[in-house]
Amino acid sequence: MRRASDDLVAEIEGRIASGQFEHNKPLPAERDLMDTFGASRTVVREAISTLANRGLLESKPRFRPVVKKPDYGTVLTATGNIIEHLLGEPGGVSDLYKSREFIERSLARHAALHANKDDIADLKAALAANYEALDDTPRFFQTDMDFHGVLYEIVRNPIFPAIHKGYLSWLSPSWGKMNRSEDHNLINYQAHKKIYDAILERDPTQAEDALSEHLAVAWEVVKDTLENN
Amino acid sequence: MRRASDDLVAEIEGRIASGQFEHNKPLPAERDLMDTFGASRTVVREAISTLANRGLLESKPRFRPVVKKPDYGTVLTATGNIIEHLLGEPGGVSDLYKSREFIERSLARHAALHANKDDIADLKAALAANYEALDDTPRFFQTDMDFHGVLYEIVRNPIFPAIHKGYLSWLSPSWGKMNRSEDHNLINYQAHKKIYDAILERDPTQAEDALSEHLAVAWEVVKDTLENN
DNA sequence: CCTATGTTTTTGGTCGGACCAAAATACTCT
DNA sequence: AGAGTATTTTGGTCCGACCAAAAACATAGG
Repeated sequence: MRRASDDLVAEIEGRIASGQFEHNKPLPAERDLMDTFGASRTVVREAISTLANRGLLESKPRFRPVVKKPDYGTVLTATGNIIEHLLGEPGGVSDLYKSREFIERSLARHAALHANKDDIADLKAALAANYEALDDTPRFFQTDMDFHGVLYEIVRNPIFPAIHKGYLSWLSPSWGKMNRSEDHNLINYQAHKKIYDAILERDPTQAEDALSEHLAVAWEVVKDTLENN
Repeated sequence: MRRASDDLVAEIEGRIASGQFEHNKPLPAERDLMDTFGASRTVVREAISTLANRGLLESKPRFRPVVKKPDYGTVLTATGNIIEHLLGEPGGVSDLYKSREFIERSLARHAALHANKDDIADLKAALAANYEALDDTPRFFQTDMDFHGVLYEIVRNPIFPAIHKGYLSWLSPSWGKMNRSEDHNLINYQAHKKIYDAILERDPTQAEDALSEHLAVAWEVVKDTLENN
């Protein structure tokens, strides 16, 4: 058996996909939708709620829901809530962190093998920005993330940057509690440089190991912070 | 500003996390929840709908919603709808498939380096089941997936088996349209054997390459199928 | 005592109408 | 034309009602 709102959901999904409801434009008013689709307000609201949870609509209370054509980023934000639950479980943060380590190791290896001139230039720029921010911890944090982000770009698959954003948003709450200092910045910068050098020298194993160690060291710090909180 | 249902959602989330609403047990009736939380049915239903979309409740029409404590599998099913949208876009299936190839390559390498006796035994068993099913295409398909599944187990991180399930559920619609025959089964079996042998010989590069080629070959078949449909 | 069948109650899905406060719009007056 | 005000529209919430399916109960038959 199907719910009446399911039909409406499909209908609206279709109109979003076909562009009849345009990206970033507000959805028609609920009472108009009732009229258009011959449905009761209950059903209309239910459909809107479902679509909002799916990430196809962005609905702030009291405002017209805004149409959002989904991308890989949408997937991540839609899963955010569940992930947060899982992070609360024992080992949750660890599992997620370890998965990140696994992926980034592979990305580093891939970069060492396949990065082209532009990729190298991007890495170099990210590293330089990193260096510039050594004495400005908040900015260093940003450039740190950016450096890692370049690795996710190099595979040229839109899924990976989305994964990176996911890791950042999910892990940064734990991350944020971490002690940070200019000493740490320097350690991290040096680790980044090591990764960069390995990629430059086209040494996949070295790149992998450098990244692995980099994240492992950072993990020790995060772990201590987690246990003391 | 916050909606009334948001409070209820948080309240119920809490009771699920604390076990007050037990895993796999039905939620109390809507009218009881109204009573318990002093909310109108509208708000209660909205909260239920939200939680269902989040994956914390499993709600079939006309049946009491069943409480589901989230795991990594929940994340995948919750994202299913959005992913389907993205697969409809040009390059969607390709991007997803390529990401799978990337991950599995890395898993194969990891297995070659770190698989223990039990892992090897599991792989061997999966390969044998594979062989047994050579002349039974549907069953071969199953054992094929299982063989790949073992690779996702070896990293000993619950996130990876969930990812595997995700790939299967998202890609199998395209996959299902693919031509299948005992000839293909044999090719795939031989590819699996090559991967297994490489892992057995602790040759990460060989394992990686074997897996990469295996999926690349399969991709050609899938791609042709997609283009002709 | 247990199973099978029929009856009553409960429950989820849907509808329509109503009210409020905030947002959007129309309309002043300067 | 711009600023400030009145009006309409709109999303959020509540209520009560009805239906059909599910669940619970009761009853008859073995």
